[in-house]
Amino acid sequence: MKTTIVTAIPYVNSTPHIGTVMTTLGGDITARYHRMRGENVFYVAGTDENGLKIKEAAEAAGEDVHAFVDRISGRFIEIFDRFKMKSDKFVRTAGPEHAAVAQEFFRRLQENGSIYSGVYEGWYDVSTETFFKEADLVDGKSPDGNPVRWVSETNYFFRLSAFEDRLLAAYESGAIRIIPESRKNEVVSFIKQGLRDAAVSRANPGWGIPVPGDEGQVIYVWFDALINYVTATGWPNAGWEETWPPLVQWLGKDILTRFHATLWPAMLMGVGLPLPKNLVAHAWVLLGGEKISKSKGNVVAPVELAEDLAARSGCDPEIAIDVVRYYEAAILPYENDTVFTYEDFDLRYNSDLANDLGNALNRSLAMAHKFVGGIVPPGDAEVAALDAIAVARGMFEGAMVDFRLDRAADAAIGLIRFLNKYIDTRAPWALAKTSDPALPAVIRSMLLCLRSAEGLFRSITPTGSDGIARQLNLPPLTSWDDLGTEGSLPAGTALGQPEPIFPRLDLKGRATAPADKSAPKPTAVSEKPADNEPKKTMETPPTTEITIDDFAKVQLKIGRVFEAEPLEGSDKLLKLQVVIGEEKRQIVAGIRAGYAPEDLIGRQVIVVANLKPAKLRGAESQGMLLAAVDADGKAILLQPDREAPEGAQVR
RNA sequence: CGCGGGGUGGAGCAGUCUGGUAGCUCGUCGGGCUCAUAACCCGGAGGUCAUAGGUUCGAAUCCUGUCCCCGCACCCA
Repeated sequence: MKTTIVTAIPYVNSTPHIGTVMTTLGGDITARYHRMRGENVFYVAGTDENGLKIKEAAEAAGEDVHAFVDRISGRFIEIFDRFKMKSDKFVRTAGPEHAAVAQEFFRRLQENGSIYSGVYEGWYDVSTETFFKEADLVDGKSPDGNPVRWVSETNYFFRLSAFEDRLLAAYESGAIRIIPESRKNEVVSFIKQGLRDAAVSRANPGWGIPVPGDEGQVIYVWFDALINYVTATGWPNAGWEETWPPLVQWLGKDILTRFHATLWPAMLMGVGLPLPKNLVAHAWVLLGGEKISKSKGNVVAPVELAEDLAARSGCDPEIAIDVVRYYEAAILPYENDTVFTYEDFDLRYNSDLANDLGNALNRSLAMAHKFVGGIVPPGDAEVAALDAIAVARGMFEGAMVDFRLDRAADAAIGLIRFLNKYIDTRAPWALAKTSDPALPAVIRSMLLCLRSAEGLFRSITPTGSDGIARQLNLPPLTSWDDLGTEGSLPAGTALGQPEPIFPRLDLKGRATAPADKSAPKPTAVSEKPADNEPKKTMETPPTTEITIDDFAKVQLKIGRVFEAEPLEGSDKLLKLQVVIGEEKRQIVAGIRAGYAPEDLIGRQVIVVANLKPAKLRGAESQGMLLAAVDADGKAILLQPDREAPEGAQVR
């Protein structure tokens, strides 16, 4: 039986950033650690490539969909490679292997009644693309007064509602453990609210995995994406039991509750597959600080972050990658989101890796050369050092049981902190002066701490650990059993020359002023859209020219706000009463973030007067206000340069 | 009252489940060391643990109310 570790697969309609890397890194570090423990590890990654959005993105890029998907997927693979996150199996969901597995999975669920074909019926308002129930209709028309027509569409549904009790039992019994624990409550209360059957197919847009026996439909992208984890095992072919269920699935918190903690285990129950043992849902890294939005386009590219560090510090590029790995592990957020700043990254590099770890290695080797001839002394290390190593090792192991990379990193650096204190306490230079017989044991203790740190850091910073081993002139410490043992540090070894692995950054020239008020608000770095449902409108509509006649259709008028109040039940909407000449209108506008109701009263505004009325949050809106949007998404109302005649046309 | 998370020295966090001298990293001030990457070590200053009550011999921790932040949902005409 293998130890299987899987990570959520990124959607290829996105750009790789430090958050994308973080999820996969969680899997990689876990995998490396379990390998050191001697387990037969099966580590899985992949890319999510189906869905209408991908097709649209490819078309927008003027590319063939297959070529587009290959290209973007390749970008992720490249970055995963650069970050030394080598999976044993990489699943691409647009590939034939996955399609076959997803279809078989789907078919089995159909066969046992977990997936049923349902007809989705309702009154459809074509102009607003909305469905209404019979009871919603007013005089045979939509609530907005639009004509409706009866439509019925066949879809496939997954009987998610039937799994409520079994899902709850899985969480309450601990069959599935959620990390962090606090999210378990979220999941449980979500399930207790009642689960609805999920539509798991869509009309075939010409891209995606066809529903078996019904080419007119494709499997909903989320449904097929989850199955990738099983695809990796070779299921349903013999031998899949070797690698299923996984010890842990790493993912971001946005896709825990609705997908990985409900739909996914229910799907597994549906086909009779064992459940994953642990789900780790990490929180987000937000972007803050003044430099980011301007020069970096609000995305911290992981490879560039490393390259930049290598250029500024002079460290080896491979080491720079390790630094990003260490940094991400050390700050990996579980309960709460955290904020990334370049300043914090630099500070942590300097204090943890350059000043503490790098310098400890450097000074220890220098002393070994100076005081004991550069040869590893025989005998045993001192008890204090052995104790510290045992404590660090125990803490690391405990952290990894809970998949807490931050605490694991802390345990590793903790040993180095001990070492620096130990050196000062024992002061080998003083011992050397008096030819104190304790000197060899002290030097040995220092070297054994470093040897152990090499092992502790190895799953996080493999290249950095290789560097330590090289300077100790020893083969890499790859077995957890050897970690901290006297045997891991053979007496008589001729030590290498010290050479800084993590050269210190000079931060004096850098601006460290805190971000001022104009600094951009932290922006969420999301893995992929929580819901890959195709949107009805395109994100960035192509610029098309319109004629003056088209423009003339829009009737803009000067109005004046005479009443404004927050709209109940919404945090963004304001309900305004506006006079436009003789006419009085109620307009609901999403400008609450930028304006207090009292600021608006008496103000002249520009109103789209002939917009079809709509109902927002229960209140009718008879028009809209013209406004620009600032960087925070707050509205900036347009206003006449000077008082304009009431009700005047705007042209 | 839509769901959930959070508010702990200047910054970032741990501690809260299992009440008992408030801890860590960074920054800052002072000292030490001289092996080392202007690094390392020690010490100081700095906290009414958001707030108001309650339970208790004792509350950051348990209970209740309030304020404020942040996600999700809704929505942004």
